[in-house]
Amino acid sequence: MARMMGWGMQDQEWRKGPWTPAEDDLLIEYVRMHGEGRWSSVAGCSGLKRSGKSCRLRWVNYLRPGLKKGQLTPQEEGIIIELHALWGNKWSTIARYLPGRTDNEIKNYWRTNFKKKTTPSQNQEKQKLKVAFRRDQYKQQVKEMMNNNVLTYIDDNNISIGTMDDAIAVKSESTTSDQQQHSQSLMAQDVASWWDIFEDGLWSEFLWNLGNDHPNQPVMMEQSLSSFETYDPKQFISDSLDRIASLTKGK
DNA sequence: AATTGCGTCAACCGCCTAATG
DNA sequence: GCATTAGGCGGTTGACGCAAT
Repeated sequence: MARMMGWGMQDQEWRKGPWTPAEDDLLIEYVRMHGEGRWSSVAGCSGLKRSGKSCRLRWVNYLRPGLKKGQLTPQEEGIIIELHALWGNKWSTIARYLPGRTDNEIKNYWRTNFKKKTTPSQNQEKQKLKVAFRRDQYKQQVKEMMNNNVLTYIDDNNISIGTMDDAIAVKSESTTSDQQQHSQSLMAQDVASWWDIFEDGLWSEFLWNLGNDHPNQPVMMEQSLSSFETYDPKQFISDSLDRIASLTKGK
């Protein structure tokens, strides 16, 4: 029985299932001509027999430029786990702090790694072990980066490699709030690692002191409670950059 | 070689909210 | 204020590939 799907066409007329390369080409061409948005008009303009919802999802999760392919890096995993401890299943919110990664990807990562027949406390232990292992791996890489005083950062929408001073300069020169947010969120991946080393796990401890009663809620040490209540991720990243900059002065 | 079990991930579904008329 | 539409979000499904048996 046909029913309206909310995006302007009866569901029996839409194609479903995996996208073909030809369909991808049509969608890419549509976005090139008309820009993102107005997904419900894709079918009319391009001849694609896909719902607006399907088109949007395909674009956002697979075709959109700038998407990263391949396995998540240790620092991305760390950010996901730490932010999940703060916000729970707010996948799209978490994804904003991982440029090039989609909410769907993050959701899949979480389900794959941490949602399998384990009790909350087992789950918590598993998270800790996994992150500890990956961090040990990554610390070695970061130490090498530190020896060269090198990190990655956003420079005029390009990913660049340079010194901490370069990154700080780019951050302060970013003109729009979008640019600043983008720059900061990417640098957050480095910050997470740098912070770990410089502060000997203060940030991680703050987030990873999870409780058994409420496994998704961080349990704050008394002295951390006030800072948690006023926690702002953007501010945290900005402050961290400033702090790291001061720590690396004269290095 | 065939079957089974399992992990991964693209895609779908239903619900919600904001915008618009 | 209400109905409709577009877009976004989180939960779930199912096809596929690979490893184990």
